[in-house]
Amino acid sequence: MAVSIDKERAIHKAAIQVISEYGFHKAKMAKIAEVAGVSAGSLYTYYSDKDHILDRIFEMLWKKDWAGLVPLSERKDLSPQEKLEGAIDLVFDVLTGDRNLIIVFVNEFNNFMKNKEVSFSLYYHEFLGAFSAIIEEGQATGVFNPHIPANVTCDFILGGIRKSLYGQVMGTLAVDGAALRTHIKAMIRRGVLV
Amino acid sequence: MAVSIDKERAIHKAAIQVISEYGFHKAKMAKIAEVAGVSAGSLYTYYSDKDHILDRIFEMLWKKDWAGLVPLSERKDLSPQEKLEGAIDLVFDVLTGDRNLIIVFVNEFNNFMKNKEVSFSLYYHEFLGAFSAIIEEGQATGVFNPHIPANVTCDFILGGIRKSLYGQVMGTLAVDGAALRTHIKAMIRRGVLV
Amino acid sequence: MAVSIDKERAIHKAAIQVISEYGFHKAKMAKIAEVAGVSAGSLYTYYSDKDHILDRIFEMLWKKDWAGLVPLSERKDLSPQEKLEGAIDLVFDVLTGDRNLIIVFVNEFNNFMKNKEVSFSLYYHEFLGAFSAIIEEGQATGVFNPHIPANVTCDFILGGIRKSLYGQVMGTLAVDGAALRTHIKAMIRRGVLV
Amino acid sequence: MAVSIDKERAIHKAAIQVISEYGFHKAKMAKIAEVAGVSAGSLYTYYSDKDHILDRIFEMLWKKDWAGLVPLSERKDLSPQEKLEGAIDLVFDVLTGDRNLIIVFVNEFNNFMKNKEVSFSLYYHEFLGAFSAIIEEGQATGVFNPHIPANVTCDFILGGIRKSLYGQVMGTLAVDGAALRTHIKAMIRRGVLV
DNA sequence: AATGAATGAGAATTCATTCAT
DNA sequence: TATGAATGAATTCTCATTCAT
Repeated sequence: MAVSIDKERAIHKAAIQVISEYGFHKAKMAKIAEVAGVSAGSLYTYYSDKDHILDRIFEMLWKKDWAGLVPLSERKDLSPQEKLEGAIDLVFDVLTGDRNLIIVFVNEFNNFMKNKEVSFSLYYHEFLGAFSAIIEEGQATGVFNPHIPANVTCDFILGGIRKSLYGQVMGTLAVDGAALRTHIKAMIRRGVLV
Repeated sequence: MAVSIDKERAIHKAAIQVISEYGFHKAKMAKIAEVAGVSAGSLYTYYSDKDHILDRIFEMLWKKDWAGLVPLSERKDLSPQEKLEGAIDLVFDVLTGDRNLIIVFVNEFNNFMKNKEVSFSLYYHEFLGAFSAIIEEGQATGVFNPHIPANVTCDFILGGIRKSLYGQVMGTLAVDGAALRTHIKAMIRRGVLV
Repeated sequence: MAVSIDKERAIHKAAIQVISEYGFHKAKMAKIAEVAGVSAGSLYTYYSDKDHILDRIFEMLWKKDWAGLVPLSERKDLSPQEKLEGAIDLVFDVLTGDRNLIIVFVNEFNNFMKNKEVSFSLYYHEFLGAFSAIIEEGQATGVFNPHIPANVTCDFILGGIRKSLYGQVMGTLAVDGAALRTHIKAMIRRGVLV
Repeated sequence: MAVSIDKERAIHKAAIQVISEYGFHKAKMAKIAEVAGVSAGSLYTYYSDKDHILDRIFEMLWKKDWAGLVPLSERKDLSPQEKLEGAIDLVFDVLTGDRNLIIVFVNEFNNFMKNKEVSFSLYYHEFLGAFSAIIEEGQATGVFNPHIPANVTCDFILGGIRKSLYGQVMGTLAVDGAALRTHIKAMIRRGVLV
């Protein structure tokens, strides 16, 4: 019998759940296996080691972001402003609906990237590049503030979204996902001033 | 000889350095001791356990934020807009100049808060309350956008600052701290649109 | 493969040997593992911690004593004197033949019971109760000295047996087990006087 | 200033208390120092190491027993029976009134003797020899049972006393010290039979 | 002599990973 | 492929002892 896609998915899902609850370093392989309904040994049929599991989680995430954003950024039929809104929608779409994934992403991503070879580098950097390109296009066409470096804008927007989403799933922000998305778009467009 | 403040500071500083480099869970007590120039056993004269070291790091951080922001938020002689700028300056002031502290804060804070009793809860929540109060005051007086919930605004701003600072110290944003601060203030005020 | 009874027994036996030689606190887990022929980590497949190993040693001991004495004490076909002799035989039977077990029991039991939750409380107390009941029955039927409280008699007899057995296995008493048993029964029956 | 006898006594007393409560291996030097009202470092002015403290505790105990029993055993004006009663009184006198000392003695003595050089060997063995001599004298003069080896009798009696005293101080025997002494003497003389 | 902060060797325990079945 | 018992390297924390003051 070949390796089972179902089993791999079960492990993937279980890992997101367990890591979101305990954090990566306190998430035990045995617990992930238990939640996935497989034996501890079976994890190693599908993943080479613990890092590999988290690597795949982020790879899927960035692959989706990348697959959505790169073509979007290159479209000729949309204004920079429409592209930016689309980019924001994309980030929300990829994360919304999986509370555990948000938690894993917010809590583990930076640390995981820091001293490691990761498989999703390309997706990640191309996503960031496409996001910057949208800002730069807007600056070039005179609709976005030209005085703020594009990658500062990117980081600020993405950091703001990340923390807001985290606040929402942790229950410290009493808004639903749709409302949050609207508020954040407004914020990004116009800032706090009326 | 009484316990030495110098030694406690040395451990505190060494811990920030080692944790920023390896992440909390891979930061070995022995390494922290080595960098601090004390024996491994001595760590336990100053801190009850490994968690305690990180707890104190965050406690000092939030204490400073709290000590700066709470009185600021209550001043009668400043406009909400001035207070908000002051709050942003404060966050920058507390973090700027300690690259390692920024890294520790960004990478470890959420995870550390998640399933643990922490000593700095009060400072943390009062800081957030004061930040929200500033936004609410601005909304009440008609200068800030009243349609975005104050705590969404807070989270978005703080998340944006956090990630931008991280980008700066990690070298992915080619701006200095002062410029970053200016850019971010502009962004918060007016958003991306010209 | 399921957990192995053989391996558990090997650890149990090794622990008795190592603890008898070094005392509980100087008996290293690594040494127990080595003697048992398993890895240090394997100890924790069978026992939750070091205390647990000793707890099980005593549990088995008292379970045997209890299983032998409680029914004996309730028999209608035996005189109190016969029951007492049976009780003494039982204690000897359970301990005789395992020199190391005697040493562990004599040297570690009191200390272990002192400030800890133990799993064998029931067996232990029911054993003592049955022993006392035999004495009381003898006092009620006029064959045992009624002026000495039953539990004083119990403690004295059990303490005497314990120390004598210890002396024997340590080589300070030049008698074999069978002779020791006979002598002690005589002593208990009639005291030192002729 | 010379070393202080008072301080040594304070440490001695504190050690008995702390060891009786926690057991020797869990009794911390720092705790003994605290109870004694001296610094941890000062313990080493009076004792070479932790073992030394316990060694001295037992040394004093056996010195008293020895000082009382050896001359008693050699007296010509007393019958063996009187000497035996005197020996029992002696053991009680030395231990009675110091609950903690009883606990330390019962719980730590065997283990401590086992693999160590001790300073009180002479006192200990001469005490046992004198005790045996009394029994042998009684056997020779026809008042004590000649069929039981003298050192078996010794061990049995001393073990019985030890455990009974322990039971009394631990509260499992509801008798006072004086009553216990009387009961045990009766038991030793005549056994359990009426 | 007294202090108590500093030391560092030592040990229990954990858990990712392996491998015999 | 699947299993899960076995492994053993790794690491935190303890505490008797030392020694500068």
